[in-house]
Amino acid sequence: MIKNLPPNTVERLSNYRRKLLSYPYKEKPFIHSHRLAHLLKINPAHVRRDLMLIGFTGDVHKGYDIENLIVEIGKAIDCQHKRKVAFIGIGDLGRATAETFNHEDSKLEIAATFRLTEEPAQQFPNVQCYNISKMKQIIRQKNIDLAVLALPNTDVDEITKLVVDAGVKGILNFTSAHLKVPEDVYVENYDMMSKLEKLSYFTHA
Amino acid sequence: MIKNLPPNTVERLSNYRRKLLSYPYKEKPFIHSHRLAHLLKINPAHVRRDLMLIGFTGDVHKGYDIENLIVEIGKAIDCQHKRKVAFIGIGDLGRATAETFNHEDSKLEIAATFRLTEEPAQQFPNVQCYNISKMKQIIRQKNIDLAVLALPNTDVDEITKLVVDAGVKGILNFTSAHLKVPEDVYVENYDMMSKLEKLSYFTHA
DNA sequence: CTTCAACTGTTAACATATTAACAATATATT
DNA sequence: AATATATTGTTAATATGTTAACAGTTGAAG
Repeated sequence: MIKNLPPNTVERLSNYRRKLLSYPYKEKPFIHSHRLAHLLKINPAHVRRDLMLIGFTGDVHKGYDIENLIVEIGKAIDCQHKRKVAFIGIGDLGRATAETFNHEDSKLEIAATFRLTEEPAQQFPNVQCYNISKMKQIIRQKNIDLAVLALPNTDVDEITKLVVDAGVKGILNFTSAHLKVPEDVYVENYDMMSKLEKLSYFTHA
Repeated sequence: MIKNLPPNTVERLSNYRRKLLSYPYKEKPFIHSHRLAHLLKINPAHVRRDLMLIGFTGDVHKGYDIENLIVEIGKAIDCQHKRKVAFIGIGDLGRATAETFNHEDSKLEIAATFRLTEEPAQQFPNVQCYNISKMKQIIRQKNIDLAVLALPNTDVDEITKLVVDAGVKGILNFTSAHLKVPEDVYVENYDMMSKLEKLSYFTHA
């Protein structure tokens, strides 16, 4: 793991890897910066700069060795051990993102899901769904590191507290609430409504 | 509508408004920058700077007049007319975000949803759900401006083309594909997987 | 064997975003 | 009436992010 990478670089590296994993690199083992950039709709300089930051070098003529690059991105951004993710308030968002979630391609693993409502249900293969009342206990037991919060905006504070107390250090927040967390908990907010209003602003006729 | 606001300012203004709308401003009609900042977990200077950019001024002692501020944010970031949004590939993400979507508080309006699968279904009150085959026609007919793309990653290119050809100018992209769109179409990407990997990186033990 | 072309690695320039700092102001307090 | 206090509006400083530019390199073409 390479320390002090800029946040946006980390995010792009993750994207490079995912894109490359679905690239036919068995037949075409090399890729140029401009080609990868084109696939991701970004600037070629960006690609080169990001790879420079993780010390990965390519061949002046052939470009970057894809299989190697995938490995090196892993060394740069993945933790050694698998990291466990909990989906909290699953049900809707969960299924929508289930295809996206790829165990093989990353060190992330869905370890549990939690339901607010009474009836527990199986939503991912091999992942158990618990009632929210068991959350704190299960998170501790399973050593879960990350949480995806996809709740209605009621009880967010209360649930956040439980999650943080149980030891979760990173939260992906799909609620429109602004979470109260200690300094050392990293929150990534996503509020669809403000993204839409931003879209509206920047596309006005 | 105030031109040339920075993207992040637009997004924050949207957040200020939403937060203020749920604030008891009938009883407490004024708010200080640090109070609003605290509610949103941001820096007070940010609030003041953003409001400066839209020319809104507060009272040195009382702070900002909330009801006024809500109106002025609207003048700064809303279009005059209602903007219509289509959800494409609804079903899962749709319900998860349905509570978030607030017609009253913004100029946005869900005008249609589209299903990839055969059976159409009613998911939002007063919003019809169409089969994807009718998409282009309906988007044109209803003058839809914005689209939320929440599909599995198959057929994304094809569907994007339909959406763009029909005249949509802004796309909120929840797929992990990188959309091929003309210059004048604004795309806002959200890829959960790379956000999670970013979380993982920044919270490593 | 020389020239050409294309790409990488890197730096420098530029753009955007965030935050600290503080003068100006206005109320409350003594 | 003078002082203290707290807040705004604004500027300046800093940090982060993006992109242009180009020297250096290496294979291919003539």
